[in-house]
Amino acid sequence: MITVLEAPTREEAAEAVKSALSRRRILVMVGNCWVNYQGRARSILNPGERILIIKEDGSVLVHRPKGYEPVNWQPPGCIFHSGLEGDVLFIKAVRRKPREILQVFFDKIYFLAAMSLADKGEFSLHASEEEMQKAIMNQPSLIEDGLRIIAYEKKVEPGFVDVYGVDRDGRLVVIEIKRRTAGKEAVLQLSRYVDSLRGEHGREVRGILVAPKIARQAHKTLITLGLEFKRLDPKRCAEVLAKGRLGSLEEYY
Amino acid sequence: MITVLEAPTREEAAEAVKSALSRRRILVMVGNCWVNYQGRARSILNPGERILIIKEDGSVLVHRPKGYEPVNWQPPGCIFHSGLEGDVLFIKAVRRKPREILQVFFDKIYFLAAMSLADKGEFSLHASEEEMQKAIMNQPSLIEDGLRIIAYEKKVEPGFVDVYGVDRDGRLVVIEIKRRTAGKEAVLQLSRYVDSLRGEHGREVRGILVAPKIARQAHKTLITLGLEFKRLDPKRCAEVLAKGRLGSLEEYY
DNA sequence: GAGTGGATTTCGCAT
DNA sequence: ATGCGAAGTCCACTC
Repeated sequence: MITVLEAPTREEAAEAVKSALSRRRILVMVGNCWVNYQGRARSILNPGERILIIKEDGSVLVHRPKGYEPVNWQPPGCIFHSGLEGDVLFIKAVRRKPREILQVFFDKIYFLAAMSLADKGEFSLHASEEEMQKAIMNQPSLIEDGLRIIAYEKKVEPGFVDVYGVDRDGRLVVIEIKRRTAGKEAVLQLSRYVDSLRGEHGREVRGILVAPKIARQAHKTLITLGLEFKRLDPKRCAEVLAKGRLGSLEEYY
Repeated sequence: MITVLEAPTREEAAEAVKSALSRRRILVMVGNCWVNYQGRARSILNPGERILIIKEDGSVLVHRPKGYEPVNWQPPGCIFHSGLEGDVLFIKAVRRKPREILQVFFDKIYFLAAMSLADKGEFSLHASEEEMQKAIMNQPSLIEDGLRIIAYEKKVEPGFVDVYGVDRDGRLVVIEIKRRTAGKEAVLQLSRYVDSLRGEHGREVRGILVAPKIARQAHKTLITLGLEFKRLDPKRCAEVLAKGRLGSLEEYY
């Protein structure tokens, strides 16, 4: 299932690379290389020891010995060319739309592995903004008592409002949700929505920013603009959802 | 320099992992695993065959056979615990601030490599937004004839203006630069800057959005708000800079 | 340390 | 296909 070559010659490596790419196997390679990229931007990476990964879907990663992010990459869907050019093994990954070219050149290959991996395991992620929205729909009292939800993702002029409702006194309420510290941007976005709805309805509209935290300066702006902030943790929302019998937004209607 | 184990036993693998982590070597591992993450959010990844990479700086990547992005990860600076728990090899990566825990469990290890890589190669990236700004400073006629640049990144109320100048008729000009298709967000940002400066100076202010392209709806908003759009490619800017003798913004003043 | 904006962002969803 | 906003975004830089 896995073919491993330790310290292969360039010829052996070239052969293994060609074979792996044509059979759409995953390729992991370690060696001394340099990299050129040209597309939306351009970059040059001078020689050094790195890890190259090419996946079966045609995505490419070049990883340096440090850092979470690849130094160079190519998203899925690349077409590959490879071979020997003198003493150098080159791999060229071409992407259409946008047109981008990544070229990797190896002069030393310490190690090469080609493999097919079977991965059907489900992945589930919790505590996203969508989950916060669901929780509020499910239990509007998370924001305040007497709040009734009218719509979610309502279209208003500048874009979409996360949640839209009426408070106990019959005033319109616009809710903007952020799953982490809300900044200036979120405040201004909410402000736009509120302004737009005020113009549209001509009656009082409250804007509530819902987030686990708000930046100090953003809070000042918020107050100036006559908006409100309601603290709410994604974790708390996850708990509400876990206890509620309502699983999805779709079921709500 | 590289230690490779093909199809090691769990005991051998556990030993190699412990050794690699303690000696801060890079670890590349392929096998059947499942993953839990808990921190800013929570996630569960059910069993499947994946590639695990742990770098010398304590960053972690779990890659599925497809996709450019890791399914789970941990940024640099993690502290590790590993060992055998029954028939399972576990690796636990803990990050402080924010507190996050990633746990990977292997029941089959197909392959394991531990290594130290030397990488001093310089990385250079071209055609960023900053380069577009430089090009405009260098050659304001890229925007329009008669434009004089007064300042860049001038502080105005909502934030920073990219470039700030005076046109041939003496009107203030605010320029917002985007290196790719400008969206609604860029238009609104520019609008805020223009409004702010109008209030401050009380005289006519032009707002120009500079980008290779503008979204259709964003363009409508732009027109409504009385702003302007000027098409400009990052590539074109790169050419201008290549020909110009001006290397950096600092030299401009 | 918090706040702000960019990214070769990528990704997914809705138009 | 295009547009738009979220992301466990990460990262770098400023205040």
